Amino acid sequence: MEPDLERPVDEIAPPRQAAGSEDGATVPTREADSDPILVGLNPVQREAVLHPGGPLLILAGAGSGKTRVLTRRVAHLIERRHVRPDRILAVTFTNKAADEMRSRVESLVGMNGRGLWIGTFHSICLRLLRRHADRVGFSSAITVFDQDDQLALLREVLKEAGSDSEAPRVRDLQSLISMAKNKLWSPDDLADQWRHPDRGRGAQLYREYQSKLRAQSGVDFDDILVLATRLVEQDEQVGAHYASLFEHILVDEYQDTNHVQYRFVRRLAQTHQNITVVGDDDQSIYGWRGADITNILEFERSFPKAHVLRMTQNYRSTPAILEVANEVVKRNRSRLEKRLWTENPPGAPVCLRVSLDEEQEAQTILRAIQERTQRGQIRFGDVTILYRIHAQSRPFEEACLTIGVPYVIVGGIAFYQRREVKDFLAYLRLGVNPRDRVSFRRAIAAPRRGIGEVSLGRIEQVAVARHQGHLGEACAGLGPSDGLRGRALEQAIEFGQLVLELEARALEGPEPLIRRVLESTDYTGWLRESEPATWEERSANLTELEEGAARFQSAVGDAGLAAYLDQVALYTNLDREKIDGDRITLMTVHNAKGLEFDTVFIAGLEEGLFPHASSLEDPSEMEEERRLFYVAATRAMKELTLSASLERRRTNRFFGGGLSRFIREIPEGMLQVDSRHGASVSELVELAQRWGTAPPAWSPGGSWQSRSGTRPGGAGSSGSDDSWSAPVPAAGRSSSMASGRGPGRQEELPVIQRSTSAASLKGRRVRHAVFGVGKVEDEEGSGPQARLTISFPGVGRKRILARFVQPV
DNA sequence: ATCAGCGAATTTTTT
DNA sequence: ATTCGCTGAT
Repeated sequence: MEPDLERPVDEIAPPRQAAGSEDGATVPTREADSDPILVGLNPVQREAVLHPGGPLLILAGAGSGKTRVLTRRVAHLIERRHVRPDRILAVTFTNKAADEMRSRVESLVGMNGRGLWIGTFHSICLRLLRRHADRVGFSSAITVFDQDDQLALLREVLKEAGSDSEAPRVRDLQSLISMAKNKLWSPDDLADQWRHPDRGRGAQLYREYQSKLRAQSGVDFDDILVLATRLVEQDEQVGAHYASLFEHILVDEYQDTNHVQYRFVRRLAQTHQNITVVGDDDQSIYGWRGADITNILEFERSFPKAHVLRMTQNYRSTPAILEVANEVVKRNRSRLEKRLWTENPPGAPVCLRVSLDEEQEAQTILRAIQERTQRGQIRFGDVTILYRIHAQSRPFEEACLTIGVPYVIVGGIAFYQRREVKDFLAYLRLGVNPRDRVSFRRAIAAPRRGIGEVSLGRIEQVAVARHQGHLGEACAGLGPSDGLRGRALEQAIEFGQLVLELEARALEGPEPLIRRVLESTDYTGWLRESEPATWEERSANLTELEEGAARFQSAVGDAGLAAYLDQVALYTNLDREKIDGDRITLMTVHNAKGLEFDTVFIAGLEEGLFPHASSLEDPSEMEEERRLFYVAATRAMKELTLSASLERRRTNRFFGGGLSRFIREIPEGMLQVDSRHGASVSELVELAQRWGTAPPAWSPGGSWQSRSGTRPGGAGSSGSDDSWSAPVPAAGRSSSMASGRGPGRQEELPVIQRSTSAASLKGRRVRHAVFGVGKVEDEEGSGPQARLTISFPGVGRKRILARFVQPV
């Protein structure tokens, strides 16, 4: 499995064959114009590619060609400097980015790139863990627990800890544990170091979670990084091996790395110090996940002789787009001063559209897209609609269907997270790791086998007492004295035999086993009865799962079940989704990072939505929202449209946050307002000032938001790294552990004054800021949430929230 | 003991 | 819209 570990690395001769016909161009300079590796690069880019060695920080603004530089550098190392590809490690943030890089390197060096280590942190780390499982205290049966599995386990932990009204919510516990792991804290460390009244309890829950997880041979996403880092930092032999193996390390999106990831690459770069990182502090948008922006800000301190290059020329966007993006992001205080510039032609002005509600917003945008394509000005495939949260996708999806625009939604409910798919993966996981209790509980209940909580508990006891935790053996070997009777006993035994069979056949790979489970459980028949509405779609998903498994097997060969499960655990929908075909793309801004489109719409630019409500009170979170806007805007190559709705419906509540501050931060002259609503920018700004300063109607209550005032990087910490020091807002949010349910937040907020909202309006003339004066024809409901039907001369009939109009 | 059925509550972003 | 959790029927 690990041939390299045995031989001294230096002994491995570089089996280089002459690359191309260029003879000995080891010092590529003047030949650059004809050299495919250097052609078309500007001086800074070229310097980055040719950088001889030592730490290199490339500050690469949006659209400045960073992927290009990275891939060319890899190609250069292989072709000109004759570095063996398997001694180059390139780490990216998403699998998609990794695939992209691999194929671009391949197009430059062809088969000479074979053996390159390219992957996400998680996939690389998991690879190391599997190779050295024994050294980190695992048998080979490592099972990756995704977020759902993790939640299931945490619920168990909380339940066993007793139902205390002060108990943290599962999500809060989850982010607390994640925060701890990101700092490489054990439960004991948490108890010692976490400056929080509930640290003892938090530590105890963390400890229990961890022991349950380990008992099942499980690792969660954070563990993958933590354990791999511990492996290379603390296991002298393994650490030294990889540190000398990797002559060159390249890290993409460095601004999004967290502390653990930093420690991981720091160790691996220790021997050769040839580390190239590329990043842009303005595009750091994963602070909530523990990304530590100081990694990039302090790179020069971490790697003392670091060389720094700045790539500020943007090749992607028009000046108009860049200006808008810059106007917003430049208000951030903690950023490296920089200004992107471009030689691209001016292009169209950035557009602003304000709609009445989210349906109108979706329709206006889609009609605009439709028109433009019909005139042949754009292709669907060149368009994306970006939004802050997934929930915004629905009106767009509906509008696409009505108007007839082909679309693809990226992300959302990931394929591998669908219930039916997870059910099947649970069976497969048991085949690899029969101690996986979370999968066991899932699989044995799908289809229902008449085995409830009590029986499950007994089986688990039997497994521990008689079968070293092996749940399949436990089930198969159940006897009449184990507390299960009749049908439940029969079913459990049958289930156990199935698990044993899967285990025995694990090497056959996923596809035949999926089929086996399908037929032996009659899962589809069960679906048809229990889910008459959706069973067809769900079983289609299972067919797709089967096909995907078959593809995997033919692509990877006989890699077996474990490799397949790793792949599906770390490969999200995002990576699977191929953005091709002539369709528009709908996705969150986070999903759009690293992509570019001719035409971009940013939807839902309203206070409380974008910027999101959860960031309104925390300056550092607000800065992250601003960077998020920056990322969104800089996806656009030619055209950018900003869009907002005056109100939108969320679940059953109405929400009207007013125009996003980001829009208000852009000088009026830089925006062209869509004139069809007859409002000018200043009118809209006025609107925003009237409404936008008020908190959104559904501003979250204290129950699931931090209200304690603890804040990452806040004043509280004294000296050592013992409080919420790193920007780890995810954990900051968990403070409801201490504050309990905060005071009713909504009551504290200033009430939006609407003199009109209480009075009956029927028949009266009212003024609306966008539509002007109209007559009220009908009224539904009462109070500020009342909906009025108003007919506006020249506009038509509109249904509007009462609080948005004033009597004339 | 199990599970279907109902009402209530829940949504930021993801490897 | 979906999921969670409780309740009453089997």
